[in-house]
Amino acid sequence: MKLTMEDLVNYAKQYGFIYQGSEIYGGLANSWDYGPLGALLKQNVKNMWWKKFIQECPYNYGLDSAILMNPEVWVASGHVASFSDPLIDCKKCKGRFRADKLIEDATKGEITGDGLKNEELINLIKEKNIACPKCGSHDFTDIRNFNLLFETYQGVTEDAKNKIYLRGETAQGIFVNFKNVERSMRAKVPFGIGQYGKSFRNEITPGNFIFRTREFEQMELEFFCKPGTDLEWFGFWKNFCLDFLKLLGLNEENLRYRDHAKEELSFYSKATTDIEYKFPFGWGELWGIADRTDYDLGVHIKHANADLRYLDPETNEKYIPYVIEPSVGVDRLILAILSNAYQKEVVDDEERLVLKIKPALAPIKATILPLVKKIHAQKASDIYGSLSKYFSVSYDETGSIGKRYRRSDAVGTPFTITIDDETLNNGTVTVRDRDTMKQVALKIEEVKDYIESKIVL
RNA sequence: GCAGGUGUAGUUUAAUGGUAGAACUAUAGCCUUCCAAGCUAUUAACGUGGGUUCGAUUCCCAUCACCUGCUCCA
Repeated sequence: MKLTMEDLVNYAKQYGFIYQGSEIYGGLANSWDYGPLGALLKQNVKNMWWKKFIQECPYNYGLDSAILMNPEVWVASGHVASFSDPLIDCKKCKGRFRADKLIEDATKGEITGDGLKNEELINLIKEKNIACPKCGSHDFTDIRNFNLLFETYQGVTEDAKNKIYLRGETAQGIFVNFKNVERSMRAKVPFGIGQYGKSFRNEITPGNFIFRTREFEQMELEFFCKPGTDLEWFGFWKNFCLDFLKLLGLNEENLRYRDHAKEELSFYSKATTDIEYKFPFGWGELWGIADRTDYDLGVHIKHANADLRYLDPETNEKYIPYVIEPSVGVDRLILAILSNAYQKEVVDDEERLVLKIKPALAPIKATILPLVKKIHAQKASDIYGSLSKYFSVSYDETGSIGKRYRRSDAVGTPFTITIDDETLNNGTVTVRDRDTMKQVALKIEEVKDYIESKIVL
């Protein structure tokens, strides 16, 4: 069976993981909402990242910075400048060009489009009878300015002076707090600051379900180290991230590194490696690990006129730390986890839909099943009450016991707890494992520890 | 943004210029003491807006959304 994106979209909808955004209004392009189970899964993924990258990692600190920032941040970072290109399309061959470059190239540099308004650029193209370099036609669209950043306004009036941006990455919130964290946590380089949160990018072409959306969630670590040690740390984090993905249960054969070639590198980056995952639609970037050198702190030092240099306490030397940035999108990680875990198994000639997800990530850890509703429901609901204090459990008394097993398999619940006469007589329940389908009899009071021991990663 | 395709219950689908039939799912009841059993009942759909027409889910136009490809992704 080949899993398609359509299967995945339907599955996610049917079982309460992901719904189309604003669905009853006909939707909003590329917006998706996480349903009850999706929200739990997402929480688990983020918690796991936090646990491995912050809690268990002695170098790193957590942060939760604001989405709205002083717009100068984005001027300094280069986001405002690098994405105000005037773009123009050829209607014939669909080629896309920067209007100013088009004029420059066509006139062999005689006329530069720099600083001209869009109307002036359009007029020049008409005046000079500039043709499409690809197909030679003269049929262009209007010029559109393309900026990746979402704009909004702070304050009640839509005054241009109050124009601010929704953050295009969480990283800048970390850079502007570099000194704060260093001081208040008495942090010594090398150290990292990590956070997860929403970011917004006005992508030209989003798509592939939740793989690329305009609103998305990132988990980013900015790791500050001494210049010269950066490549070492770059390698360290590359391995660390890959190990993390394996720990989450992603199949190794669906993962690969892809190093960026020199000419592909961003202007600020010395080296970049993507960890790619083989999605149902093909290989796609999951995690970007970049050596950003001293670019980010450097531009903020200049632009904000703030001294963000680090004073090495041992050598008394001041330097701008280099930054290694492993940055991963939560939503595409969830897409990878779902497509990795979605399986149809044949058991005794019956097809079983089972989400083979790590118990630590499973939205629901256990579901409580009274074998016969009339007889066992009360006891079952007592057990539900006591276990729900510790982890998320669900309760299902509808339909045959087999049907209820299948329902819980389909959403990846690792354990089912069945309450029967034995439970009433001697206090034991049957705990059944999703993957092995093996059953064990446990005392009620042992169940919590048993499950907790299996959901730690 | 471009090109092509698709759009009927939650899902998969049938038929039709006279407002839709099913399967699975779901819910309730009967039955049932451990892997989608059975019986009964019930909820539930023509993406949206125009046009043509006496009448449109069906034909036409627009729009929205999704899929595939291209383009794009500091």
